[in-house]
Amino acid sequence: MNCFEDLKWRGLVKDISSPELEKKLNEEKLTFYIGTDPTADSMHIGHFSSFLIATRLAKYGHKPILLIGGATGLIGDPKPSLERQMISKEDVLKNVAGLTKQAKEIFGFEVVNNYDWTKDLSVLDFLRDYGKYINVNYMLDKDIINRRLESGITFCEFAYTILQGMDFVHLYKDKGVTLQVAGSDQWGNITTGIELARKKEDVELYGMTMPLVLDANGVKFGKTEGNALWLDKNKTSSYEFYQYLINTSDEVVVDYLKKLTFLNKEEIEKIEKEHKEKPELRKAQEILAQEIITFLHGEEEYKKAKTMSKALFSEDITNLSSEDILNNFRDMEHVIIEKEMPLEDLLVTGNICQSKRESRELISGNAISLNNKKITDNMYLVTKEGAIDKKVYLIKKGKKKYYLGIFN
RNA sequence: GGAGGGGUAGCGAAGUGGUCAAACGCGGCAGACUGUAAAUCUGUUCCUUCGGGUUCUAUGGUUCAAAUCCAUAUCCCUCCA
Repeated sequence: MNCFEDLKWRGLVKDISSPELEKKLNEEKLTFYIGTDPTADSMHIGHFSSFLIATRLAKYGHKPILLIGGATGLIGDPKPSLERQMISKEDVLKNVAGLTKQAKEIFGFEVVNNYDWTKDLSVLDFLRDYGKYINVNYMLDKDIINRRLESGITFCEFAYTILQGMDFVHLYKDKGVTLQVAGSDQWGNITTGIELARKKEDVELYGMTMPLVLDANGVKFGKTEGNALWLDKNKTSSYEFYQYLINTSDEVVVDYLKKLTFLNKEEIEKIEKEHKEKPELRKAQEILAQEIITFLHGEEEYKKAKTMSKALFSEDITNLSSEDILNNFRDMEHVIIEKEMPLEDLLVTGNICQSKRESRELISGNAISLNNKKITDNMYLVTKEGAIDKKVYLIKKGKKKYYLGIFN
């Protein structure tokens, strides 16, 4: 299987700017870039799913450059319905540093920052050197802008696409970049760059987008319980990652294996077959978790996450000593219990619940267990005596969320 | 600059003086079922010392009573210049 066929088979090709790209990907070694704006100080799993294509292309001999948008992040690309809240310059700087470090660690590619070539550009030069090449009518036709005409869009965000187009042209001149890859929502910005390059440099650049990775309900991959899954393992533990992945629904797990792992066609088809026969074993989900966590955090972390999950979900934890628990579940969110108190208060102090009302709702609704025992009395006193080795409580909220309560 | 229309909970959206802590939908959380799945069904979704307290862009005002009426500010949309 050649490069393009491989990408196609995995469902990673949505749009390509020209049919020639297929041949180029198969026969030439291209330098390409993929970018992200620094909206947070760590990448999340959405970045992972799209940046992985860079690693994939690199395996076929193409040269990846990761762009962190220190300049474009100051503007913000138009979201579907709302104007973005601007991020302060200090935050952008901080985020750029975080992402750059992470991108190098996880993906190991060259990282560039578009602030470097944008910061000294004057408004007049911007308008003359770039603005003159792009027709407003052309911009209005772009979906990313068009869908905002109803709700309103400021000039700031309107101009974003040109900034991104400038990056493409700059990287072409500076680094010989001829291809930009991105998620499908970036199509409009990619084509602006291609247009600029054609007009300004008289050269044909290429763009390719991949579909957003969605779950069975059409929700973006990685959206869970309101918290993002961060790639920084200090922000999201390997255990949390494992839990997210092991719960992948049957309908999409094979698709995820294709898109998010480096397993080849034969391997995936074999897993698919087994998975269809015995979905309840969740073998495919297990492999997915293994592949992704190993790639991101390393094998040690994967094993830890797996051991921890196994202990929590398929073994009787009441046999464990407090030491075992503290060792195995070190990454788990925990509450330091300063003094004995009713359960409803503990849940609030530990940030397990937002309010006492919620705390009571959960307790009386059978949703809270202490050391695997359901507690339904709001005023149940959490005492030292009741703790494992007079030290630790394993607090379970709902079916899957665990917290440690540790006596001081 | 002018004319008009708007700003309601995480989001969308009803409500146009008291029966409003605010319908409904989505989302979130939880329960049942299960495979730590999906689908489905059920409950719940401002805070509370359970007396009550604080909400409908903001600040003042009218009224026994305001999300609802008035004034000013502010932000957004549409059209005109």
